[in-house]
Amino acid sequence: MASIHEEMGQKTKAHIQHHFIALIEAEGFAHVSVKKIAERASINRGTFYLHYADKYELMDQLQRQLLEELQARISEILPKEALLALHQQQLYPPFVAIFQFIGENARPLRAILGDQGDPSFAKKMKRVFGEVLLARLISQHPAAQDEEFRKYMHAFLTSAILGVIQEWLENCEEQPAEEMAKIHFQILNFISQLRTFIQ
Amino acid sequence: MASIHEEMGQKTKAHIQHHFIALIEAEGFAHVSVKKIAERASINRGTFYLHYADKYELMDQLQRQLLEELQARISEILPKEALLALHQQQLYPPFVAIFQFIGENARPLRAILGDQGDPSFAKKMKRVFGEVLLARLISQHPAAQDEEFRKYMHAFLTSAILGVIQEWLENCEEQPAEEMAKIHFQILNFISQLRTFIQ
DNA sequence: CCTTTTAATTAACACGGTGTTGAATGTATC
DNA sequence: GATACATTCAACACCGTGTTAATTAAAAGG
Repeated sequence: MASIHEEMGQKTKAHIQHHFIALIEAEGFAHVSVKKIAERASINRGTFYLHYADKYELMDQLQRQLLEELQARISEILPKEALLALHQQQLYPPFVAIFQFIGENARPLRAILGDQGDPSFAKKMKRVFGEVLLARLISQHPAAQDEEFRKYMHAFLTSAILGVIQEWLENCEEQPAEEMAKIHFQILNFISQLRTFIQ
Repeated sequence: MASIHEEMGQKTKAHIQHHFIALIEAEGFAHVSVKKIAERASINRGTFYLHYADKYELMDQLQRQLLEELQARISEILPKEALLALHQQQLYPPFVAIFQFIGENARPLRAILGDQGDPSFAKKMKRVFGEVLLARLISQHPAAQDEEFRKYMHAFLTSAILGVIQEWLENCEEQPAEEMAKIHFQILNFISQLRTFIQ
């Protein structure tokens, strides 16, 4: 059977990924080299090339894993129930679950989304937010019929959500996921009161 | 006089910067090498090192120029007048001027803020937005007394603004700067009506 | 226990980019 | 023409890359 060998290979891959993340945290993705990864993971440099073509393919697989799991959790959200919870100022469990997932994967996410990470990943996360969540919400609003306007509205909200997550990731895990979900609700309430404040 | 020589040096530097931007657009910052820059700019590789320590220093100076000019234009904004204009649904000239500047420097900004750019630049731009503009606006609101909350509110809004700009930069200059400023106002109005829509 | 299969190691290779050097060449100023 | 500076050029040692071939290690099945 080949399954055992596959498991061995997977173990090595997980080992490589772990030290890869540590290296990005320490020096940034740009300055990570295959040589450094091999040294840090105590494997031969040749072994790395047995699993990945280069550091970019490694980064790609890492991102895929995170995005797939995130997408699965976002799919749990039902727009109507989410709006109801927001209106009633209650915490919506699938919403909290997303922050929990982000918290559990804080290290790799911080490394990839951070200052020395991969700029293309931010856009990929925005796309996940957008496709599953906002597209259904915004499109219902009468003012969002204008194609042009909706595009920028979309960019505004997805960027805002990601921005809050990035801020949370940087200040480490001082706040638990539930706290974070609450803050997100508060922000939405604050925003909707802005007009009242201005007048 | 050394001034002429300085001008010569500046001319070469501008020449290098120009082709550097073109290279980022074509291959992304990570894949840009000093050798490629020299070849593309038709200068000797040694000449590059006469002006910059490496490609990172070149990127740094480019970013500094853009951020300084942006900061100067943002400083022109008077919070009270801006809020008044927003309330009266009028275009606020200093606001339009910012979008004009961004439009004029679309190529370098797109290259640096884009998928293959420098992830740290996004944060630098958010800081410029935040320090000059939002800090004064948000801090006036009673709900923003909580330090923790204000931090995330800050992240939410600066990220949202930058997100709209990034979206604009990608879809090239189909929309003029004034159009863009209008759309931004529309978004703020839309946001403030969200609560009404939800209820 | 021995054979087969696959994973991992090792050393060597050519290649290409880096950053620095010293000497030479151009070029504008005084 | 002498001076000061920008630029060129060739050469240097260094380092990371991606690939190769030969070797060792480890687990699986007969």
